[in-house]
Amino acid sequence: MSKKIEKRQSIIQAAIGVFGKGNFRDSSISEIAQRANVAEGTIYQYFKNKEDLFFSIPVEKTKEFSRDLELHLQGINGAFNKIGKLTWYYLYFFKTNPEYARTLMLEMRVSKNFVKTKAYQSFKPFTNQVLEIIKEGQQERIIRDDVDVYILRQLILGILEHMVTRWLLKGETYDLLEHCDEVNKLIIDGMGLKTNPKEFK
Amino acid sequence: MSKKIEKRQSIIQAAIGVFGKGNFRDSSISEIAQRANVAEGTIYQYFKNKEDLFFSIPVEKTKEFSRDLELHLQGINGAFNKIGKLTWYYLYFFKTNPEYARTLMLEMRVSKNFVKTKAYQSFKPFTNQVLEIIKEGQQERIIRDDVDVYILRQLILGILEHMVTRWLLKGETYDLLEHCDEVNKLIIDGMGLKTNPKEFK
Amino acid sequence: MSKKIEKRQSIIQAAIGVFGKGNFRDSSISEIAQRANVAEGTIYQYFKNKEDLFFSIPVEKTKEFSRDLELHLQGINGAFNKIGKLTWYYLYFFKTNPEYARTLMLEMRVSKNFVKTKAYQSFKPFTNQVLEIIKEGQQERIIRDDVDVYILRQLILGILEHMVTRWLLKGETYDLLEHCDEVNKLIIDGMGLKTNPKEFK
Amino acid sequence: MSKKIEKRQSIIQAAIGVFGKGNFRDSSISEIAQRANVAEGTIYQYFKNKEDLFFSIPVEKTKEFSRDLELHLQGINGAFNKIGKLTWYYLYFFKTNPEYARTLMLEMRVSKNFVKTKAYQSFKPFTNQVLEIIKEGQQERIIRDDVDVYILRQLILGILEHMVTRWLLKGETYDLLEHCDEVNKLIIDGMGLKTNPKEFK
DNA sequence: AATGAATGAGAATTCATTCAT
DNA sequence: AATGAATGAATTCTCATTCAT
Repeated sequence: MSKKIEKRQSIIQAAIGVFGKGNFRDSSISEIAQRANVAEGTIYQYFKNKEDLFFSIPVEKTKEFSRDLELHLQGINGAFNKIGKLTWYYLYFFKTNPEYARTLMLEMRVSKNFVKTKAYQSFKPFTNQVLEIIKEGQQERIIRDDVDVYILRQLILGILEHMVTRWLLKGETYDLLEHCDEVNKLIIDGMGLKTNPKEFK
Repeated sequence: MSKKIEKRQSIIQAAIGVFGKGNFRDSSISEIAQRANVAEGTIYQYFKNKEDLFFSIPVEKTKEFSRDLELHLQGINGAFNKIGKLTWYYLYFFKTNPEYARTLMLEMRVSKNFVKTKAYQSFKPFTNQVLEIIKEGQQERIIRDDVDVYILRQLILGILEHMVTRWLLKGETYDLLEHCDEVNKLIIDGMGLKTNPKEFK
Repeated sequence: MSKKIEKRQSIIQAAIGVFGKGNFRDSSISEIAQRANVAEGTIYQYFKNKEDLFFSIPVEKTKEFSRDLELHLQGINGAFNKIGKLTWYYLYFFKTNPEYARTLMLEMRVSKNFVKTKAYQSFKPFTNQVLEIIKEGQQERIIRDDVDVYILRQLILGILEHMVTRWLLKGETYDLLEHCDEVNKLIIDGMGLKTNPKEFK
Repeated sequence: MSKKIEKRQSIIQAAIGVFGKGNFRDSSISEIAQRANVAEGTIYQYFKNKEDLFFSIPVEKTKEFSRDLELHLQGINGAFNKIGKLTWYYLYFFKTNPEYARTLMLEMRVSKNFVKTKAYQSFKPFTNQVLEIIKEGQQERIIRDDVDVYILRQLILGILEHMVTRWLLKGETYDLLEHCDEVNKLIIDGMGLKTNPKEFK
């Protein structure tokens, strides 16, 4: 039972390491198998094929992400406080999972038809959660409601994604959390009442 | 003589088309050869290997970009006017070269050790030009000089890059030039005197 | 006890279905296991290996064939009557066991060294029975005795085999029993006294 | 030019040898390459894939068959004489090409959807030729015209196919040409005027 | 200079069989 | 006795690169 789950995890873990080094095509099943200390064939007992393994990574990691995010949000009240925590945790998560960050941001997100994959689908719960927080803020009357909530969500997620991608492209040479506070202020400024934020697209 | 240059060009052109469709590994020399109407072997007379051909693309395209940018900047005075033109031309160029845009932004820029390639080097003249315009603006006393010029340059280039990448990831479904003016204003706001721009990194 | 025999039977049955669909190599143990509702490993408790399972099929089916043939021959007197019944039953059996027919005629019989397998051996009792009937006919003085009995047996079995194979190759698109009577006549003509049959080989 | 044709031939030749030993699945490209003294990759320059190579065999061999049959029929007059020669040549051809015989008769002909392959199509010219000879015989008034010509053709080809298959299944232990004359007589008897041949199906 | 045939290393995937539970 | 997870050998096919013509 749990043996299977453990092995599955170790394959995913190995896959993150290998896919994180290069791109999909240059990453080999044989290397993943070696790292996971299993035979190549074993991988095919857990995943339909290489692509399935690839897109299973975010599915797994997002579970982990959501589980821990939940804990971090415990006891926090107020939409802005929640957004602040969420921003921090988002950056913290990718800072501490740089290989996964590379795989997700530089390879997967960029790949054709990404939106049709199960990986993309697995983000849904998280993005919904963000939506809920925004709506909560609107009810609290601290978040503007003259702008579509989906646009507001895009604002947050777009900035966070951008920060991680930038960090990766710069070779992870600085601390991803360095500008966390400023970014946070930027986001809150943009979403707050009365302000006239420069909308982006 | 010019025959050689022509043939080289047609190989590059074919390569842009092929690399623009998929990623480096999935693009084949044989398809490039077919498109360029040359034999596979011929490609190796003009380029050391597949990678060399790949990274030669920006070298060539950047020449074209710079040449035409030069023309567009002719007769324009004032740093802000120049930046406005530059912004427009940047977006215009990638709008009219979408395959190259994909290759450059989604594959090349994202690839490990990109900064060590000759492709990266080939951008230097252009980025220097941007630097010059900024300095010119500082001498005109319309661009703030309390912020490092390199940071200011990064501001411009970062936004432009981001816009093109976003457009590509959304499947080129809208007009890249749509928000040109707004972006421009955003940039000029950010660089102008007195303002207290939210510094990014 | 009988549980074991039952399980063995269900594996054989599943194997007939699977081998009947494709050829030996393309048929997988895993599919057989699934169909038989047992684990893959279980198959290896009943059969040495895939090949053993394959060649066990005729051994089993021939038992069934012989058992029922026996019943059908009960109370029938005269070699020609017996041959008539036998012809009918042979065709009837394969008509009602088309998957087995395909496996036996198109795969097994055609495979190298088939004559050395236990499958081939399992036919012996049946072919002996045919021989007995022919001898009986000779004693009855209705079957020619100027031709070797083995040749006569080959005449019968060759024609029957040919009919089944032809039927299979034509995609089982007609009724295998359609020409039963004519074939019977043909056989009896060929074996009868005085005639001067075109010997075949 | 002719180098390519030669190499293609040698691959086909090697393939006949290898496929003739076992079945499609058990025959490996690597063994074929070894026998043909080429690299594995080379085979894929001449044939789309393993299946294509497999079904290319009859296409090639049938050319050879037809070419030589033509020569053998030169100067022979009369439908019966032609049929006699054809019968002999058919058996002679497979006697001298036993590996091809095995591949064609025991593997290919028996494979699902064989009739849809290019291999099957390649027989057309030959079977048409047989048809022509039969019609010629009808005009000569020596071949019965109360039976469909297609049935008559099937009679001939069915018997010949059967003889070769039988010979192969018996392990090529006797001379395939041994009974050539008798078979011939059988065929001619069956097709001749006035007789009332036992029609088969 | 141009060609394109030949190469062969490399990768994904399948599956019969084993063996610890 | 039954299981089914793990194995790893084997196989097809691709493609960048070379080199003789």
